[in-house]
Amino acid sequence: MDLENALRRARDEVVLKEEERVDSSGDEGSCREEAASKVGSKRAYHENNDRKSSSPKHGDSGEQPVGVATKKGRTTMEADTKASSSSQKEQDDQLESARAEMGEVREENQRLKIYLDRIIKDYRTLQMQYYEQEETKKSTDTTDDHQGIEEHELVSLSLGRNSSEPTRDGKSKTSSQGKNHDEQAEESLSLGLDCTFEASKSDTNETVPNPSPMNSFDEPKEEAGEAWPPNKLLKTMQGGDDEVLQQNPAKKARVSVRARCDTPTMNDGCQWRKYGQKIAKGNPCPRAYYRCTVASSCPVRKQVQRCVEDMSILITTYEGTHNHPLPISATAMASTTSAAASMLLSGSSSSSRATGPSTSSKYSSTIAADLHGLNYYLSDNSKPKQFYLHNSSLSSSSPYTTITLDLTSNPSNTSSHFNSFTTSSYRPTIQNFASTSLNFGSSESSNSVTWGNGFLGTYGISTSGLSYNRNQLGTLNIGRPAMESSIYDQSSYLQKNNNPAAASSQQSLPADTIAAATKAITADPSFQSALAAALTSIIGTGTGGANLGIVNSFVPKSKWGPVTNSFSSSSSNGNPCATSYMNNTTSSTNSQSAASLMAIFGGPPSLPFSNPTNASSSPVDKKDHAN
DNA sequence: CGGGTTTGACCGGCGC
DNA sequence: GCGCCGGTCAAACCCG
Repeated sequence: MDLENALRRARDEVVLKEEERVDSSGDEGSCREEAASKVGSKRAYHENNDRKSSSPKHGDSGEQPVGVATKKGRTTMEADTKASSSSQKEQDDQLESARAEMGEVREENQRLKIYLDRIIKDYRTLQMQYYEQEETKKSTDTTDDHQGIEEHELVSLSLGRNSSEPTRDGKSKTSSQGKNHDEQAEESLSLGLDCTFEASKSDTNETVPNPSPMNSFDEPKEEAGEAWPPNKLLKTMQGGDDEVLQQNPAKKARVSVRARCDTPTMNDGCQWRKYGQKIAKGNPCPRAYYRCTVASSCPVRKQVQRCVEDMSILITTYEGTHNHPLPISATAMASTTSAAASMLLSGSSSSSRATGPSTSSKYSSTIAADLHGLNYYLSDNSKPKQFYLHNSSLSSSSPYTTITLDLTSNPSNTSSHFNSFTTSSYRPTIQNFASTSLNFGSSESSNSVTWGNGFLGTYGISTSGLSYNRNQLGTLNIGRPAMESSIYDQSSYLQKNNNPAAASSQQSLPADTIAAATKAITADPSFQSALAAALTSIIGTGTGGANLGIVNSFVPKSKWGPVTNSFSSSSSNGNPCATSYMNNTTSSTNSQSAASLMAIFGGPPSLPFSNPTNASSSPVDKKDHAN
């Protein structure tokens, strides 16, 4: 229910902001009443406000003007005592103007209230839909070995928050603190990467049956095992389960994330166990193989490798679909990749293969994402903006369809598209700073809106000519304070990346934008997924430590760090891709990028797992000390 | 001692 | 068929 809390806070802020404006326009007495009722219900405020506007002299009759009384207030008082005709008119004019102003403010407030209520309503609707789908799934699903964990996994899809406490008292914020792991699991989400990839992808069948990311929530189990692991592995992993394996492993989706990261891996919130490491051809940096260990049978793998061209760039490739609930902290990445992958599928089904020299894979479509958010571009024919896997982590004969989310801002490989965005027609949005804003925008949209402190990056999906164009979205930037890493009080990263842009003022949301976004979100499940990820990042953590407890509550009480260290061994072996190397070379030069990245993907100074306990025991720290 | 990591061996696919 | 290569396994090792 953090979304509701956040929205409520936003609404309250709007209300308070309006109060301030009204305050400045005079009417001291009513202002006092408002101040008294500020903490109370919003309705009380509006009653006061209505009273003010309907009888602006109400406060004058009973209240003496204080020294700081405004000009209007004084003139009103004077109007009551002295009555020269000229001053009377002037006062009347002022009164009228004051009334008009208050009326406008009131209207604006009502509008904002309506918008926020609408958002909340939509959120609840989505939540209900998710519940229903979960119920349906549970009724049809066969039992799996994570039943215990998933027993209470019903959680808001949209925002990755436990919806068991929909009250407005905000208790849910801290209710999860100190819970044990099972209880934490109740607040988990089940998100996947692949959506319907396996089912939809085949060499012979190009039709992609509606790659809805919701499927990643709906059918995590069935598809998951088919996604990636070879049959052999699956047999061992699933034991006696004679589940029919997918015969056609042809085209599977991979989501490759390029991100600046000075730590061995990005913290995506999941638990990973390293099961192998290889020196891949063409890259001196070892490629590490990780397996998701949140659930023993989870088929999700990830590969982590440094970019050969820029050691500060970490390339993480995800494959498979989680068949278990995910910690909230992991939903951001999971849903992001899910959305990206589903876009990939949409694109690959409707457009040609990659048009550029992306990976050498003949199947590769390249989707790039901008740093400071996730600006996905599908490498559509008409939009040659794309970013490439510089490190060919994929075999030339790879049957994988790969999406590349390029979260780097390295001009050498991204043509500084972050900056290009600020000036291009893609999004004329103010993007002074990297943050984890959400930007769902069509390429031609110009009605971007900033909701935040102005230090916005983008977390968006540019739908250049592909599947999302149909949504005709406006651009919605939902910003948040950029400095999540400020809570990593035990992380050296903090000092390196401490960012002053942490104020969390919130501004109003224009109606059309919200309406458009809401419409799009409800219309397209992929957006729901991506939005869930973004909002989880934004709202779930945007208020600084307010929600930290929830996030931290998801940290398993095991010794699991956010992610395991894959390059430490390389470090000890003198590999130039070692962690120590990265620390020395990148942390200071990419602080902003890294900060925003970490904010999005929860890098090792990552929010979700940065509680002191984990920080001190995390493998990263361990390795850092070792180094 | 349990769990995670390391690392050489192994396997399978692919190209020549 | 052979070699290359990516991916995985699993015993040894490490660490708290």
